[in-house]
Amino acid sequence: MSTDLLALENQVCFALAVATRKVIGAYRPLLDPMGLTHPQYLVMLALWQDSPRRVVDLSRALALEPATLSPLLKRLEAAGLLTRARGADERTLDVELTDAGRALRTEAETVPPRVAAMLDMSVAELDAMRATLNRVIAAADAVAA
Amino acid sequence: MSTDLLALENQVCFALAVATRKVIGAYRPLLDPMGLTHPQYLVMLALWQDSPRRVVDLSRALALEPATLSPLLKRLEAAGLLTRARGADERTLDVELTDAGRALRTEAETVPPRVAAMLDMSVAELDAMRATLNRVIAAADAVAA
DNA sequence: TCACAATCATTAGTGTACTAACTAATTGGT
DNA sequence: ACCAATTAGTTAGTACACTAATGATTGTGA
Repeated sequence: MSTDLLALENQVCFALAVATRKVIGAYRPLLDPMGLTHPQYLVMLALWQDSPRRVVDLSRALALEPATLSPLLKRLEAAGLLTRARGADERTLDVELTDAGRALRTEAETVPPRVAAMLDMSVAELDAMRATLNRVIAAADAVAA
Repeated sequence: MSTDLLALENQVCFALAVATRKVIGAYRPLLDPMGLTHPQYLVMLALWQDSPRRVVDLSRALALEPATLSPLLKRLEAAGLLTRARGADERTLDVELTDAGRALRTEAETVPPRVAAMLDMSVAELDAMRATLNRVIAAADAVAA
């Protein structure tokens, strides 16, 4: 018996794409009150870990092209959550949290527990999934390089 | 020691988003010669399984909004891979493969094995990951409903 | 039967996300 | 000191993906 190689339900890429969209969708009601989209939330997570930092640095941390980050950062600046200023090296741009940006962290801390509750999976299961996804990321990176 | 709840590397949503982007990126060199983007490839998979079918039907199968599907289908029609025609029910649109669309399947059959080789994971591991992702999808759906 | 709700697809508007091309600044080799 | 190569960020162009609103058709209940 030949399991259909091209069947939609057999594609890991399809399961990945749908899961990502659904999970991001589940974040929406939590992030909307904070005035953030999911990619913007990830940028804020990166900055709460380390601020100020340069655009290239954020690009590497978030695995996003600088071209994607540029308009994203402008929106967050317009929202008053961060500032963008040229560094000592005039080529670089220092991205730094404002007081409002730092303050938002308190609200954000309630997000991960609520999401974990929604997904209805144990911490161990979530860790295992993250590990698998990181393996996939590494493998896909190896191909690209 | 408190593991940082808001650390980027601890977020499942981040691992999911990056893995999806990287995997789709890995498909690019395989799909480019076929003239397809990854979302277009998924639409073709759905149609190879069942054609003709209506837009709502595709929407449900692909977990995409009709509003997303509409322009996507127009591009595939412009590429000569499918036709769009009103059905017996004048509200619905029947999407049907052309000969060129059906012919493309042969080329597509070489894609999944090459991707599997890139990811460097066993069939059992890929199956397990798909199962986990489907659980996540179901959980996220349950919240939305 | 006939107003009214439900269904199907599209359009408009916003926000990613990519590649390719560009500008500006710095660095390194000669 | 100068020019080529490199580095950093932005802009332009294409393609998703979502919500909300619209238009057109069909189904339904008093």
